[in-house]
Amino acid sequence: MELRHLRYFRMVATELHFGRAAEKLHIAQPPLSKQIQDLEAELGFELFTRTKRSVALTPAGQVFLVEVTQIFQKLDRAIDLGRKTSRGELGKISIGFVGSATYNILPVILQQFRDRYPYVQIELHELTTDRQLIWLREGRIDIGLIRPPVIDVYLGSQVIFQESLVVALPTNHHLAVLTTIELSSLAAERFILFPRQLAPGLYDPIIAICQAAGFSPQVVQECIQMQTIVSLVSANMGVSILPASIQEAQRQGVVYKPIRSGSGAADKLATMSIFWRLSDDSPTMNRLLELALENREL
Amino acid sequence: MELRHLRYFRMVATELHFGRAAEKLHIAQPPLSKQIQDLEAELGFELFTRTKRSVALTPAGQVFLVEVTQIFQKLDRAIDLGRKTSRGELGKISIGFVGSATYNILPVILQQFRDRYPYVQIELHELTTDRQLIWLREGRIDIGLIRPPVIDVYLGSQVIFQESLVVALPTNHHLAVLTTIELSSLAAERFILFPRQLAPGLYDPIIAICQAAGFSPQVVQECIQMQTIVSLVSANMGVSILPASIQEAQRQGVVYKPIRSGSGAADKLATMSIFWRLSDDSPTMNRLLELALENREL
DNA sequence: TAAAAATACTCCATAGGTATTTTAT
DNA sequence: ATAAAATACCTATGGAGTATTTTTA
Repeated sequence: MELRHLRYFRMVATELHFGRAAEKLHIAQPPLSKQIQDLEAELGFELFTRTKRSVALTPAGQVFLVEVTQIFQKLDRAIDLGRKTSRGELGKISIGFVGSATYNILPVILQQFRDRYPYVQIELHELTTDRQLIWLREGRIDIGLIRPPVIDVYLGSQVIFQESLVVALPTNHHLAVLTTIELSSLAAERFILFPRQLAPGLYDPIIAICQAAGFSPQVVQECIQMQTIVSLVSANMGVSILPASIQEAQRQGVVYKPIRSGSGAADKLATMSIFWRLSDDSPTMNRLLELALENREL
Repeated sequence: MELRHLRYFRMVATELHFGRAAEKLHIAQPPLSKQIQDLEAELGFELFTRTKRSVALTPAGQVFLVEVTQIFQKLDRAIDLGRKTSRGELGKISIGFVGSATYNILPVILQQFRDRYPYVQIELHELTTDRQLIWLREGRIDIGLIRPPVIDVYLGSQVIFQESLVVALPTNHHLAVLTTIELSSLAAERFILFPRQLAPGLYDPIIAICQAAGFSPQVVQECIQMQTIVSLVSANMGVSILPASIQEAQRQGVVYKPIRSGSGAADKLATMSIFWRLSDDSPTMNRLLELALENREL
């Protein structure tokens, strides 16, 4: 049995006239009669009662017609679903991100992706840099938002966001009255930072600009969450250096101050990159990647 | 697109190897490659990612595979439904019957039909003789259980049940002590019968045997329902002559007595026939007809 | 008698086969 | 070097066309 048989059957069933049906199918009447006969022989039951002068569906033919119609609808749907999936308009994507991405690039990308591809299911995982790399390789996530540098030959990456660093001070700190902070003036301060291994891409530049300003920061506390660092600063436990986008989440007891330009060159040092498997060419991943690159802020 | 393409696609999708898939399909590898290429061209999207050494489904291919598998399941089901319908194992049948059929042949037929064809939907309509004939012609019922004679060239009929007539008497009637009743002894009684036009096939034989016994019954009351006649007899309103199967529904205050053989020849006078449209050759109707004829009681 | 489906046959498009090439491991 | 898909080309099955017959309303 082939779809041809079913297409012909449907036409004869709607026309109830072999001649007209053949005409609409752009074939001659005898081959149509033959094909219907072949179909009936294969099915093992009669589809039509022919009386040389009139054609009618048998009860079995009526039942079969309903089913066949649904089959063609289902086939159309299958083609449409496949086409949409191939264009990345349908499917699933898993995105990993470091916590600090929630203050800048991530909301922008998610909003736009949802608008453009409303039928793609998005799965979000807040993960540390090292976990993201593992999950990416294992295929548990398709996209990672990580602060470089990262070296992995199986992964592709592109910088999508760069921002300056700012100093976070308790409101009552003696430097809080200034509009910009000279980095060297923080030499004697107690610092609250991330553990280096969880976010080397953010930790290392901070240490580097301090070194350039002539001191090594004294780290008194390490916190996994950026919000916790802010809390501790507000509690007068020390000061911190954070990406500028942390200012999106204002908090009582803390003020953020730009670092005086030139003092250690703190401009655009906090970098966010998008990572993906080079072997992955799935449409949804490619659509998200395209969108992320369109929204680059460097 | 033909089912061939979909069958081939399914095999390649499960084997993920053109050579092995071709082998299982009993065709050579090159034509298989060609057919899949043709399918992809028609669909407008890639089903597989081939790297000369390995074959994998694209996301679109995965989605399409799920749908195609369901299509084949639906096709199998369509064939099965058609086959069952052609055998009369599936479908619908509408049966009309006169009230008096509920005491004899109808329960037997329904029971057996339900057992044999459990998936056929049965629709029952208690209708008078004339309404059944109209509904039969209009196709609102497929089978009628009617007491003949009926003349209609578009309908076929077969006698399926014949029974004797009995006399229904109030328990305190002076003839109720006898085991059989001589019909002529009822000449002076008040009779309760059906209206003739609603059941001529039952009314006319009753009048006929009374005439043969030498009298014309005095009808004092006409009732549409047989149960109502029995009620009135029990209430001493008169006597009646009814089909023997009324005894199935025993009732206080009424006794049934056979008519003395030879006295007007009352044997097997109440006849039930099955009627159908001659133009109807639907499998369910034929199955029910077969079954009714198997259960003939003459 | 005419309309419509079925038969009988003929032809050619294309599914499928064979031989070979290409390419990635 | 080898396995596996693609390409090139050939063969033949069967789908479709034409002419004709059969049937019944």
